Amino acid sequence: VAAREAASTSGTGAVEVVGLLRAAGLSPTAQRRTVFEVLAGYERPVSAAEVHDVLRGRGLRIGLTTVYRTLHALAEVGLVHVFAGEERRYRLCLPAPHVHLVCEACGLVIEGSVDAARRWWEPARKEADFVVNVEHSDVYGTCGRCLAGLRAG
Amino acid sequence: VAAREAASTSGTGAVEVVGLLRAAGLSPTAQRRTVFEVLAGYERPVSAAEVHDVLRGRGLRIGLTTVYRTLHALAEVGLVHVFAGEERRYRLCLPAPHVHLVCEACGLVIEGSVDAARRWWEPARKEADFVVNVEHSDVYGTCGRCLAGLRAG
DNA sequence: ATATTTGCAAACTGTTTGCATGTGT
DNA sequence: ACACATGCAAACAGTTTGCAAATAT
Repeated sequence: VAAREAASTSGTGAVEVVGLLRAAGLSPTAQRRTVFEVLAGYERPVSAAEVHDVLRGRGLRIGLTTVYRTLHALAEVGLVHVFAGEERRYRLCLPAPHVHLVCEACGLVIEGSVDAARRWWEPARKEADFVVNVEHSDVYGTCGRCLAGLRAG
Repeated sequence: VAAREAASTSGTGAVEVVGLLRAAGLSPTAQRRTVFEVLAGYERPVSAAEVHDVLRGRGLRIGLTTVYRTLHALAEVGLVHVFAGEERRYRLCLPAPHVHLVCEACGLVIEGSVDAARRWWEPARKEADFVVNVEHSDVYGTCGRCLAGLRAG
């Protein structure tokens, strides 16, 4: 969320993005900054093609290859999380460890505390003799907002 | 597991495989039966290419296309579970709902009880206002056998 | 006989790589 | 100048589809 705020629409966002990229060992080129900013504009994971389309739509000249390379670089330093699926999707996240709760209805990703998740899965150790890797286990379900919507609508 | 037993090496396996395929609305051709039997021989999810290679290795004439089509058909009736990743992998499973616990060390998949899993994730409802879809949330970690091995070796 | 299943080749999708060009410092 | 970043085109891997030949009922 720190990363997301860094790119928020407020005027100072841009300079923080530059700082984050620098800290990640990446020179803050226009392409990298805008890829980052597009990600920051979404609550849900987006595909490389989506990022590319958005940027081309804005008139920026950027290759799909560069989008992929930037995404990889950001993932490597822990600034984005990669969601496996038919098509890979990417989303900014905290550099600190956390669980991902993914809403199947609206795509929203909640970053939950690792401690809480560890507690959830503690019983699995005895019940199934299995120790869960919290950071690798994305959890799918429905977020509160969508539940409310489903009940109402 | 019922499905796995049906294809076990005991002599009577074959007839049960035929029954399962029939029940699934698939005519039990040689290709389909052998795809099923290959799956039954693994504790871990295997890729379409792996299944294909094994069967070709046995001398059976079968196209990769047929492997894919059979895998899809079995998945559709709930006899196999598809694991997302760089490459998709397939594994026989119970037709009844369950959670999948996937060992990242050895690939073993444990089919856990939905009730237990629901209990694990009950706290998530209050803590994060999120209701988990147990069947869609594959859990990654380390199985007891591998934990023991890691401690020992 | 008729509908279904199969294999091959070709298409397709998402992703990665080689390399020459361009850019920043 | 120099290392690094970029774009394009081509390669690539996994998967899907069109279609004619083979098979099952």
